[in-house]
Amino acid sequence: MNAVQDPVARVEAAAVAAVEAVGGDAATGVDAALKPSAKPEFGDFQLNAAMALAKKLGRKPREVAVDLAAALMSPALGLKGVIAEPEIAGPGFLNLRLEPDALAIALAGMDDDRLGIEPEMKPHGVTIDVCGVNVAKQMHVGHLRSTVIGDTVARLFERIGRTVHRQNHLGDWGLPIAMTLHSLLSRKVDFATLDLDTLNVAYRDAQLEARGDGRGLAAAIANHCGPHRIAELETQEESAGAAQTAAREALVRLQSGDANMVTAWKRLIEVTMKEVYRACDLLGTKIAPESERGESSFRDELAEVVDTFVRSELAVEDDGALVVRFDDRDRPMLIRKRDGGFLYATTDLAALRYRVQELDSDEVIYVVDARQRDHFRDVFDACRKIGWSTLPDGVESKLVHLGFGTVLGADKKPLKTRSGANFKLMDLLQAAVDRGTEAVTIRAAEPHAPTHGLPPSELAAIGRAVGIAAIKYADLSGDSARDYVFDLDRMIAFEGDTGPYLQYAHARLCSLLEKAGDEADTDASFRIEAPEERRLALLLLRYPATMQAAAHSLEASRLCRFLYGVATEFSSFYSACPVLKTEDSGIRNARIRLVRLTRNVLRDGLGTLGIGAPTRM
RNA sequence: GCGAGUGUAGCUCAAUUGGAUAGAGCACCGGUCUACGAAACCGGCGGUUGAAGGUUCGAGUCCUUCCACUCGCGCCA
Repeated sequence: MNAVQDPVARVEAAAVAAVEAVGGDAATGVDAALKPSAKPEFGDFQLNAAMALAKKLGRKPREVAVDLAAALMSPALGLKGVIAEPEIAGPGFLNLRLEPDALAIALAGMDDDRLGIEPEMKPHGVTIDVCGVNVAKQMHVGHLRSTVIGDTVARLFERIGRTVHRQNHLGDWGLPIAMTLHSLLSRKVDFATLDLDTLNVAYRDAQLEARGDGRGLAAAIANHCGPHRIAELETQEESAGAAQTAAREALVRLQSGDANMVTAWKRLIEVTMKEVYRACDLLGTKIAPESERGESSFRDELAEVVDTFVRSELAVEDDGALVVRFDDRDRPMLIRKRDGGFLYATTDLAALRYRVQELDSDEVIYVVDARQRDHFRDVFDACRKIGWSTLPDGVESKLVHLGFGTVLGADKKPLKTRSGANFKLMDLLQAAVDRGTEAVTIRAAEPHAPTHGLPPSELAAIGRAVGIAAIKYADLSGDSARDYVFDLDRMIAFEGDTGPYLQYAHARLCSLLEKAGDEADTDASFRIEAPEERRLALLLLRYPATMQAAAHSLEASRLCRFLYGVATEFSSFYSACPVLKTEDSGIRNARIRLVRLTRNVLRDGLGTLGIGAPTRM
């Protein structure tokens, strides 16, 4: 978009100039930005600077507003013909309205391949931690969030021209994995026919076996339980100890490269990831084997990481363990256990250094459960203290934990794998696809439906897109930080503020354009006359700014809200303004052009969210 | 105990980061198709923004004190 020609940019620049002219020195720090009007009757944009300026100048807000309006329309700024005479309202709001021609020019300005979004030229990339799966564990609904939100944030950055590295930090190392391996090997399970469900059971059993319930024992004694109960708990403690010893031995064999162990371990990863990629493919996320960089890939760096902290005197011994302390809080971060073993935080430090330095990122984003807030705060602060967050050219990498809320059960308690009532991610996706296919098939049976007569395979593909759209949009459209109660019916609803609603608007747009065919004049000028056209047009103009804001704030929900608005305004336009049935060919062609731009924005926006946009449904 | 997060319509969420009469969807009640696609549109019902103070032209948003719920807090990942 050319800043000289673009009418909105000209008004924005003029607003800044006018505020300076009226305020002089007092203008510094006063927000001269144009805001979209709260209501259509207030105009297109509002300038709220008069109130803030009046306070600093010690004048009446309405008087300042009058001066501001005069300054804005002074011949030097050349806004005559771009906006109508400003109206002053309330305490001193300046309501601005674009002239129809200016609006048409602004629309034409964004009607290009990039839809007005200029690529950001930055020398470094962005790394996004996504997915968060653990080897030998089934993906459950909690993984939906990290996978879908992470992938969409990645798409947002890609859309504004950034290089993005998706990183899947698999939990593929450590005691739990060794325990599972030991459990499988000792039961002589056939690794060739292994599936994830069997693996998951083995993982859970190994965990249960090894969990010593010391607290249970203490409580039993404190509560004067009978000797039988205490003996039972003591036995449990002992066998848990035995299981842990066995697991430790298994881990040692794995670490030392024991061929059988390594083969079995690789098979474990293979079986797990096959399922993970099935889910990722169905979800349409760009998460592939090249994103895989599990905890195990950093295992040889851990000793050196700890060493570096010790040498820099950032890590000190405490009760046998090595800890990093922070000035502003009591809680230290453990990076090495008393027995010499490393911890979660140690691996994360190694991974973070890799992501900033090797992947060359000026921003590293962790899309991980919000409950790990404190952990990431520690890791990030430690990373900054030791200087790993600074790039060779001196740029400080931004480290962000995009913590998403917990998925709760009907009892408002977090869904736990062990609760049994937990929903496997694949079951959820399948339910959505089934419902989508059912809805599409029913509609296709009606003779008038554009999908009537399509082969079942095509209807199934559309149904899949609809069902997945519902799931993804439901997860993306809210504030990601908030917990939500899992509700299958709500997640796969197709009406109202949902993914399929957006798809439906898109399909109607496509249908109009297909029917318009060759008769449409692609170079027709925009003509914005009806109120419905005006509302749609003004909203479309905000697409580039919305995209930038969504990417920079890591809020996919902003893009969702915007696209929902576009779909809604289009639907109103569609029922109020005939397009193909309009006699006047000038108006018809202008409307077709508006339809095309709307279709392009919706298609591009849905693509950025990672939601499919079928041309018929 | 310490730290963090969240409280908005019956339910699920907004509110352009301090702006105009707090808006949408679902649900409920009405009205629109022999069709530029009714997965839609138009209208109605629904609010002491957890509570009380404070800051100012102006507060859901900022400050203080409470209340409720959730999460985290040294050798798991």
